[in-house]
Amino acid sequence: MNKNQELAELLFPGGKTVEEIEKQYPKRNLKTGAEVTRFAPSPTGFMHLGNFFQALIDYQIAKRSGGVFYLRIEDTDRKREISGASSIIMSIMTGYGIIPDEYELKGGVTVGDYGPYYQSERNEIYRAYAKKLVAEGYAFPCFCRKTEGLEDIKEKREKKFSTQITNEDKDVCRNLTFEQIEANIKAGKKFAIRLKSKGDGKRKIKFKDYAKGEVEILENCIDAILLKDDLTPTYNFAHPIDDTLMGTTVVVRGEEWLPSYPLHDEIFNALGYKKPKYIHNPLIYTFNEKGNKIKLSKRKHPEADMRFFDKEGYVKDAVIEYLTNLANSNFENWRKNNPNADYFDFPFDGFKITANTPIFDMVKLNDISKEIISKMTAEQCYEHLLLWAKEFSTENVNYLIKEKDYVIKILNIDREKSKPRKDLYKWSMFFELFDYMFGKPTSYEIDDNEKSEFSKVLKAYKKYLNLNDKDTWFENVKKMSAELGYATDNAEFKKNPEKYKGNVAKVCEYIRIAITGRKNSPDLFEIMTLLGKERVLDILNDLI
RNA sequence: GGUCCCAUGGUCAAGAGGCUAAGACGUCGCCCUCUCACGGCGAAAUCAGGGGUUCGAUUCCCCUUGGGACUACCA
Repeated sequence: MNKNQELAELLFPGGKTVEEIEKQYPKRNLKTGAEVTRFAPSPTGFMHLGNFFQALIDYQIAKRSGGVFYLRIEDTDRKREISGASSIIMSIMTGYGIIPDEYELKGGVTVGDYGPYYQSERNEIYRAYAKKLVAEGYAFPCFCRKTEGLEDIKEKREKKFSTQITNEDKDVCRNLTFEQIEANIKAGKKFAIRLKSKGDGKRKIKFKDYAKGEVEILENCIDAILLKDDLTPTYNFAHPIDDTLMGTTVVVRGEEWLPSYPLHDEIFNALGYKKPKYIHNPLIYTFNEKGNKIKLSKRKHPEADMRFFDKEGYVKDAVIEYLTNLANSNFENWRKNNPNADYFDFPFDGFKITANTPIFDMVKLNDISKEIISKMTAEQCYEHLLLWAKEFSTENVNYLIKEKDYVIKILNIDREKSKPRKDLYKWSMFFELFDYMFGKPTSYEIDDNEKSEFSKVLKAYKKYLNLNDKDTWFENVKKMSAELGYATDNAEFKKNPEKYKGNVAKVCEYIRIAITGRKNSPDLFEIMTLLGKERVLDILNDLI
């Protein structure tokens, strides 16, 4: 036994060897071209839109290549963990149909042979690897005071920046003698394990990133922490080990990881493992008050949390289609040519992710959502609406159930035809969008100087009100318009506008405002028919 | 401070040395129309700046500028 092996045994007495562990993780049996991807979130209490974006990319790559997509929970930082977070993650994924082939439910089932799928349950593995690296002189124990917390980091950085120290500083503990280490251990001192970097901070390494292309970057020369002083791994150490053991072939991660690639590269090399392919996907941004791009954050931007879309009642397809288009912008062309196809049939190309950092565009999302909802039947809309209300608008559930027929009729206005109306894009807007179907308008979009004409028209309309069928209804409106001095022929009105007060459109506008409060609403006749003559008359009487 | 990433209209973007520089959302206009819509047609709007390389650069290289990330015993 040489000195390093002796040290390894001192630090990590007994335990499994790396060889024993490797035997538990046989190579996956994959057909050629099949990729293994993973979604590896930290359970910090919510699912970020950007994380979900990654999960979608992971899923598509695995599915389209006939490979495997698995879920691994990266819960190595117990300080940040929030209980129940992993079930939030899982339920959101299943809700969107992004279902992993392998996963583990805390205290429940495990699906897949490459677990545990919680990093906190894999400590024995990381320690075996740390022991191996120590034995090979590629890692060492560090007894220094640890940097912890933002203040601490700030202080440390300021010192570092001002002294202009570059990458060449090595950790002081790397030169401790065996005897010094032994004494520290005997004194009961806690230690962390650091990588004994062989880099000089000057050489450059190249690698191919599938989103960014060829990247040339300075090699690592930092004695990075591998195991914290509680002997749990850092992300940097867990990543090469887990992704190797679990057979990941493509790592999709946020581009914030790009700068730490050299570290991972060195650890992979030290371990003697082959690196997977990498896709460093762009983060999703938004604008701040100053017009600068900033990361979508859960504190400032509710849409950063995937639960937002559920709460608002967005259809899941819209969210997926929007995100898919962000990843592969040819999606919308495909959608145009395949209007009714399942979006998972789109020939998604995970290796053609844009390198640009996109701005989250709610307006675009809304548009996609409108399109999707406009294709649903009224009955389908009702089911969605009810489901949404049951979870996020419980006070309306009873009404929706009791008045099912009426609600469906409302939903059916200008729907179920070849060119349906498109203004509903999330279920939470239903009651507001159709507020006039549930009570008299509380305000009217009418200018003060038009008010007298407004009530004049309504007075006349009361007499002409006829809801037997659409044609006679409109004939009456026309008759009345003519009597009041409005044009009933569009072309004629355009020719001689000065001869009229306006055209029949103006009259309709007044009626519309009276009934709905707005200048913009679906088909008037349908609305009034649903409301019934009694209610319409009641509304009119109020305004005359 | 250092390292790295990104740069085509307001937004998402196609284009990969030679094009009148696609398309989508949004905006505006017109048409259709019995109203509101839907739809159709059209318009405005982009290659950040400067150097190279080249017969020719949005495209390749360099610099500048701008934006972003990382620089923790967080991921």
